[in-house]
Amino acid sequence: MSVNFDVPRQKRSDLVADEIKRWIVRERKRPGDRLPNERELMALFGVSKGTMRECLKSLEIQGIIRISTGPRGGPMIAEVPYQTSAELLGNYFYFKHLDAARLYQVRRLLEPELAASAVPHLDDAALAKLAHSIERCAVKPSTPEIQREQRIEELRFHDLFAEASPNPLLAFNCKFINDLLSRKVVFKSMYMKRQEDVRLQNLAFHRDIYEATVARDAEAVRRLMYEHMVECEAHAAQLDAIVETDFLKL
Amino acid sequence: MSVNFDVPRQKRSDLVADEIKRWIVRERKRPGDRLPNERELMALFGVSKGTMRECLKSLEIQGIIRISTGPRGGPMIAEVPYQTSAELLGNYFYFKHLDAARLYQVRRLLEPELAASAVPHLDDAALAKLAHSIERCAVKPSTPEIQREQRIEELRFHDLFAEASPNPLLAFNCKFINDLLSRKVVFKSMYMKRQEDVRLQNLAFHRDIYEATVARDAEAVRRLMYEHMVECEAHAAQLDAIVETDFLKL
DNA sequence: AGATATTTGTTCGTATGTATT
DNA sequence: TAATACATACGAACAAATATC
Repeated sequence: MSVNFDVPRQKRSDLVADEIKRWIVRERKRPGDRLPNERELMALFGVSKGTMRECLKSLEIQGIIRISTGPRGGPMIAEVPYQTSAELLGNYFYFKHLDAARLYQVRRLLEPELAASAVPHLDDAALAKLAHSIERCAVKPSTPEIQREQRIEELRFHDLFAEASPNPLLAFNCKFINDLLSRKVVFKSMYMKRQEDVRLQNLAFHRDIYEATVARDAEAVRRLMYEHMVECEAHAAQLDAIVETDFLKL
Repeated sequence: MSVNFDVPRQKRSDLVADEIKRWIVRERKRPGDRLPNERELMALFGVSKGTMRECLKSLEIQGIIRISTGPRGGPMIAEVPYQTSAELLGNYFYFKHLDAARLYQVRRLLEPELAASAVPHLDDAALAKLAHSIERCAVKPSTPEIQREQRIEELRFHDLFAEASPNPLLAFNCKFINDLLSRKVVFKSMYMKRQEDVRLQNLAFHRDIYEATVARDAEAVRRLMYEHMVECEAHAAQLDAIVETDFLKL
């Protein structure tokens, strides 16, 4: 467990961080396993405190470790949280033009597959959450604030399928798109009146999708979700022109 | 441009990093614009050198800034490179089970759309690269090493469509899947003989797709790419069972 | 090509904050 | 409460890299 510093083309802290990553892979470390503490790591890699701190900072930002203070503290292997990865990926799109039309170009392809694949895996608790989500969107909103919350709740309905999906790549992509859309919705609701007919249309689709899910009819869910996406895409264009993209983390 | 340290629930370096991100958004900073140098930032935020270095390290890992030494050096706003985001997202999937079947579940949905949407945007240079890629896969491989290179080149063929796509989200997803697949291919080629008929089948599809692209027939490209994916998916199962997922960066 | 100024990169020593026992 | 084991933060000095003259 030592690093060759003879040709330090990269920074020391980066070399050490890569070495620790390889160590995690090699030793088959799992989330919850602990790394040696700062002082021991300094000795192991022969670097100073400042360098090791930069190195640990790097791993922490990547979400690979979490650091806590106090006895039994120190760096610990972590499973990268969805939120962390979503924020990091959000940075990539900051300088790109990602309008609602392009989001929906991907979303309408993935959501039907996601929903269909999740159908066999939604347990009673998840079904109850779906029903609850529908309920919250079933009442006519009395304030703009409630309107906004309902719109977020509609996206949350879709997230529930993602969380039940057996395919982590499919799930991540759909949740990420929902995150981007939800930020657009938040901004939009500050400027535009929500059309009541859009709410009712979404509500009807969500109810149909829920019924087909309870019946475990995956193909019906796929078809309904596809129709739902086509309708959403139609009035998604209004989402843009107002909002700028922004860093996810705020 | 100052931070409230009274209730330091987060670490100072994280607070300062978030503040700098907000500053970048607020001031509409673009890639290439420069941040104040280390010394000035220390003074601006009233933190020590070590803390500011951790903060800059964080932004550098996220890909938001690049730092260089020497006169006219210092931290500079950067457009997050694809490679950086792909590595960071790769970390997310390290502890998840992402087999070839699940990769293809997404890939077969996205690649036809990607290719069709890229057709109008492929210029002569890109078409030449497509032709060149096909050529390199057209000869019977004489060594396992060449076999491996051909397989990577096949994935490169698809990347060329991604690079021409007007949809950055679609493009990122497809390239990322190709990256994950290419690592599986590398490992696989160490253990299994490549079937010659798979090479010939891929070659035939790539030629047809190329012809349809030259003819600017987006719908034909979409259909051919879909058939291509269905065939690939059929013999993709062999890819797994051997390779473990790994951190992307190595 | 070489010297120099500028800027980051690294180290050490020390002090403080925080959570566990 | 006190002792302990950690991370967190500061400051000064020195090393290394690089653009410019």
